[in-house]
Amino acid sequence: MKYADIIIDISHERLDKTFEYIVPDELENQVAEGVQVVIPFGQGNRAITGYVVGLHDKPEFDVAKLKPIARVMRDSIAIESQLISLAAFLKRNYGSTMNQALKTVIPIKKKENEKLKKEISLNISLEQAKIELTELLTKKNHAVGKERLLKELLDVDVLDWELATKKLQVPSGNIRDLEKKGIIRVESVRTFRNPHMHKSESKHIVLNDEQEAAAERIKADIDTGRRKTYLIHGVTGSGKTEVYMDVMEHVINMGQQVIVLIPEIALTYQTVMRFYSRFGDRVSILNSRMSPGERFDQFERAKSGDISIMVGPRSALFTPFANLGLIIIDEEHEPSYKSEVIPRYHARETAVYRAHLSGATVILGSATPSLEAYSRAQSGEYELITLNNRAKGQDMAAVEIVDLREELKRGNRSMLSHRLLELMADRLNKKQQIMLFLNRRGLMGFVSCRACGKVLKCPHCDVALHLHKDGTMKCHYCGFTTRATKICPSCGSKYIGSFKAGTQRLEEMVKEAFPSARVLRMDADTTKGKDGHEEILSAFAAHEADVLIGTQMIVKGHDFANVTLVGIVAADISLNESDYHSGERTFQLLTQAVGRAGRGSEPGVAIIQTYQPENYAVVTSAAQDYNGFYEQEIAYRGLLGYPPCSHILGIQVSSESERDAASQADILANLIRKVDPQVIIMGPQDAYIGKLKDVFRRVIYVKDQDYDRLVKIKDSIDSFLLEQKQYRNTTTWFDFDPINTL
DNA sequence: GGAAATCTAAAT
DNA sequence: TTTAGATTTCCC
Repeated sequence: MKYADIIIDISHERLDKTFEYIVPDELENQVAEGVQVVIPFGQGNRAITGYVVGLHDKPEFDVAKLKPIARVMRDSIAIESQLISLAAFLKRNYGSTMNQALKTVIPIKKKENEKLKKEISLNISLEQAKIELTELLTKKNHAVGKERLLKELLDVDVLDWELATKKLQVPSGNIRDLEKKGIIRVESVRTFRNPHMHKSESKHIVLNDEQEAAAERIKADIDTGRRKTYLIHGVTGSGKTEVYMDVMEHVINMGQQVIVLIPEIALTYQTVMRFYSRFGDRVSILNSRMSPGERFDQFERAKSGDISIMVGPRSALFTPFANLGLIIIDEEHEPSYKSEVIPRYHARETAVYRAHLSGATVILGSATPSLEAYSRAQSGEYELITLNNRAKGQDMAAVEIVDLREELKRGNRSMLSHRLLELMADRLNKKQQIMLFLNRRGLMGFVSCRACGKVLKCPHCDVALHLHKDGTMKCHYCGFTTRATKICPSCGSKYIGSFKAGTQRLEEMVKEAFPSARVLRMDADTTKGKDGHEEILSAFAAHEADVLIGTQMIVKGHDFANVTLVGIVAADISLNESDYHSGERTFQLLTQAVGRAGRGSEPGVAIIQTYQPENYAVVTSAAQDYNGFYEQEIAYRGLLGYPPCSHILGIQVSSESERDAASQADILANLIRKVDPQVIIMGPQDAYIGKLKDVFRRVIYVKDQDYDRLVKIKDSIDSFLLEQKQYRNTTTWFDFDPINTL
């Protein structure tokens, strides 16, 4: 007799432990670690799903109370025990229930109706079909549905069932009828919905010396069985991707698989094509637009050995490859690698752990490494590889800093400095292209009263409402919508209005200054459609516009050879954000933006406009001096005890009752003081957004150099909450080394 | 999370 | 004393 430890599929702290069940003899060969099963649970023996996380021969619980497993879920994929260890890692290090951790790691089977795509095709020759059709038309009361279907099938070989029934309005009875007569064929196809690509003539890419040395170094380590974590610090345009690909090929030839993580915004057609054209249909792509079912399909392909490379965002990290050899994290510094849902794991640390489990190599790449990664490289935990030169030998753009204070003194209050205008005129003359950045993320657009200063807020959330074109005001967090008012609700003044989004205002100014210039604007407003980004970017690439205005989203990925001028309109904005990442973010943004200029044959110029020209992030990014920036930033982090020098545990207590959230937060803060008097506690204080969807939120930050110490605090809070009887209406969750202000 | 068990108090 | 309602317990 075998016994199984099972995690119940209910995310609740009180059930966050394994339950032991008997494995019935007839299921013994089906039940394995990682398999999804149905078990009778509770007094009522209601059927609940669960995950097998362990198997043993001797029962550990009172045998009399053990119940047998009811059945094994159809089509459940047994995830490797490795992924269960990974889930345990997530639970321990980032705070969640085991069930939540398992769910982030295991692809969830799509719901009951397994969506097999049904396809209709002719079962007879075209000629015969034409005869059938004419025969059908001779009948007086023939089914028009059949007619439409046959006509359509004369034109296309295969027709989707959905298309036939929805668009052509063919009754399903008609289809069945024709099928019975043997005229058409209906087949259910398992679609993996992978854009099928043909491996184009793979040009053998020749690596330059620097790239070659980097790739060889990693490959040599792999060949001698040394599996490490590498940080490739390569300037923008140094061709990190070629190095990745070279190592990828090496690993694949060894019969191992590769996971490539790419930040969501960079997951564009161009990026994907680079992998397809090199590795053909061994590559699969994951993206966040995919339904859980589609994601499941991709994972199943990976498990079956159908593919060897998975390219995707954060979640692709959990691709169930049996023989994983390499994990690549491109643009390692990107904040999107940190999960915003529980467990709030960081893909970088999790990747290193997964690689450790499967004996794989990790390559992190960035032009502007995160402080976390670079400090680990400094300490020798990661191995640092530096690419100093641009792959095609272009020079870095010349950078000029414009002091906006001086500009103001000279009476120029516009967003564009004299110097920038001058250069723009020159480039427009030469028919070269210009990019203008404004790194403001939708802070504008709120409605405020110019008389009393009141800002209109959402009644359910502690955030400002945004004015929309249709004359309504909307809350971006909960979706609350109301009509825009003409008079201020607090003082009655009619001088109430909205500020235009920065990009919009900038667009107007450029058009005013250069009426004949063709301007494209890219922001949340203009990219509504699902391919909005692509359309705008490819239009710009095709030189259908002279100026591209946008937020950070235009900084990534694309190479525009004809861009010779980049203007960073307001470098300060991200500097003034009130969190410890602002310096790092500013440096990254400016560096990436500067890197956009002069990608082609013409040298580029970048203009940085700022009110703080002496700020170290501005100065070092203008000089493209990462080390200079790193030294100052790490000193600052060390001084103030911020990551990576120290670690932070963010604790959020939320409740519909403002008072309960507050008192519970106070109780927890006192508890922390009691269990570990050494750590530094900040707060409790209101969360950055103090109220969201009618739920009040308080936060506590705990700082310490020792990560494990914070984990212990999390654990003691967890066990305290389990015992505690009051304040059951509050929810508590954790965020380790939070990236965004809670 | 949810059914069953236990407790609480107010209605008969 | 009964009983609806609230609270707590326990689930392998």
